Amino acid sequence: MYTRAEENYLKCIFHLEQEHKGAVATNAIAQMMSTKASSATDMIQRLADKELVSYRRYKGTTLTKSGIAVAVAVIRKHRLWEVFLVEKLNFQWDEVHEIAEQLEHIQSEELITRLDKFLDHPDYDPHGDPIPDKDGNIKKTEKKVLSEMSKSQHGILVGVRETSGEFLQYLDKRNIAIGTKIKVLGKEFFDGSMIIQVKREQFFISKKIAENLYIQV
Amino acid sequence: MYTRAEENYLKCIFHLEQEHKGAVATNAIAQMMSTKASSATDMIQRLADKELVSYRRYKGTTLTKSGIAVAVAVIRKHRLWEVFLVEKLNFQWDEVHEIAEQLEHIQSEELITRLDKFLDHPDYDPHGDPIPDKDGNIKKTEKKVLSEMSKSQHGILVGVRETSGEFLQYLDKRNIAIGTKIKVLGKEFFDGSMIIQVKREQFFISKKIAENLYIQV
DNA sequence: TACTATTTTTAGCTTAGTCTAAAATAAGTT
DNA sequence: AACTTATTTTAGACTAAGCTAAAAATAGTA
Ligand SMILES: [Mn+2]
Ligand SMILES: [Mn+2]
Ligand SMILES: [Mn+2]
Ligand SMILES: [Mn+2]
Repeated sequence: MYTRAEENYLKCIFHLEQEHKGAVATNAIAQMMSTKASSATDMIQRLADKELVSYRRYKGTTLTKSGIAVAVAVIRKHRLWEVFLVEKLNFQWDEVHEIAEQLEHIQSEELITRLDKFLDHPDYDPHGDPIPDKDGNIKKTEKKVLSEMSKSQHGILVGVRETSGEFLQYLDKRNIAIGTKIKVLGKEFFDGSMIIQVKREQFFISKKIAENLYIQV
Repeated sequence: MYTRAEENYLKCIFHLEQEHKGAVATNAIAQMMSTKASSATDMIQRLADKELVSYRRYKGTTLTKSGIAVAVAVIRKHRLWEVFLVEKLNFQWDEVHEIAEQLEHIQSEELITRLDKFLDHPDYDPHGDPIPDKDGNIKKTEKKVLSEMSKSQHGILVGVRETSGEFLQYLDKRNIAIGTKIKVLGKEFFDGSMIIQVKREQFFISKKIAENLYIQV
């Protein structure tokens, strides 16, 4: 099928396209892939040859139908493996990303079908991200970023934007997890910082933290 | 650490060294790796540079201490994953080899430690092969090849040499599995074929089959 | 508009791993 | 011992994927 590098690039382009809606800049891809723009251009051109992306020099890149299919299949595998690692092997949610990054490239339809069944067809991964189904459909959930909520609004945490270890450990330390109820007690206009209520406790959080928490109201 | 190709070559050399006791011929490696002798030579020389094998031109290859360590670690991972696939995901024993061939290269100490625990520290893989422990020790079991047994001797099947789908399916069809009791009812000197008793049934088997069944008497 | 800065692409080089064809060595046979 | 065959190694070429440095295109600004 496709190489590890091709799969990783396609996944990366998919995520960037979701975020910014529209053609993705070569630099953005290079940055997310931790590589140089020249390397990214090179790979983009190969992906274009294989009709996995459509690409016009200097104008940016978008995934084609088949590019999306590959990307979504990899994302499905990644998230299913993350569920396995947390649910079955008792990893913490901040420890699974690196390993899933490798496992997502294992080639076997049957393996994923059986893994999905073994895990009882989970809908979300440990970070609250939806798991695409076999046909690539992704459940769209209504959610907003905590930083966009206003005083006295409340909701439950349904996902995180960042998945770095540091960020997830920050949340662990404050007992904030997927499913936790969060209420905005105060919001500072100057820097976007907030005071929030989590269970019986109140915390001060910076705008940067608030921007990385997805809330369902 | 090491590349996929390096790991596969080391594993291959390990198996060949076990079988024939002594330096391994370049052609044997090339054949087992399904590649050309020139490619094998190339890789052997790279492995020698890294002191994973000791190699003298035209004389053959043997693993060094550190080469053995790498090979055994990969074999441990391969066999643990095979147990997972059969025990947890309900694969048949003839379906797991290909997938384990990929999974064995996932890099994470912690993952294997936890997988081993999750599987309740199995001693053998689905084909009866021993699983090396964390320190690389392999349990040596007393076993002989069925073809070397004589009339009226009996024992139980503890392993298979071949692990190809065709061979394992042949055994399935005759209800021969790890743990099955087998008795030699007759043996033909001319071609080494045998009549064996398995449960209530008797079978004719060729020498080639008998050579691939390991029996504990 | 013209100049400058940023982004993107091209050109050329590197490494891992493969191949074919040819050369070198070892083994087998009169 | 000399010749023939088989095995192994070398030489040279290829692809995927990366890099640096230079060129080209685009965007921003005076
Ligand atoms: Mn990956
Ligand atoms: Mn995730
Ligand atoms: Mn392998
Ligand atoms: Mn096995």
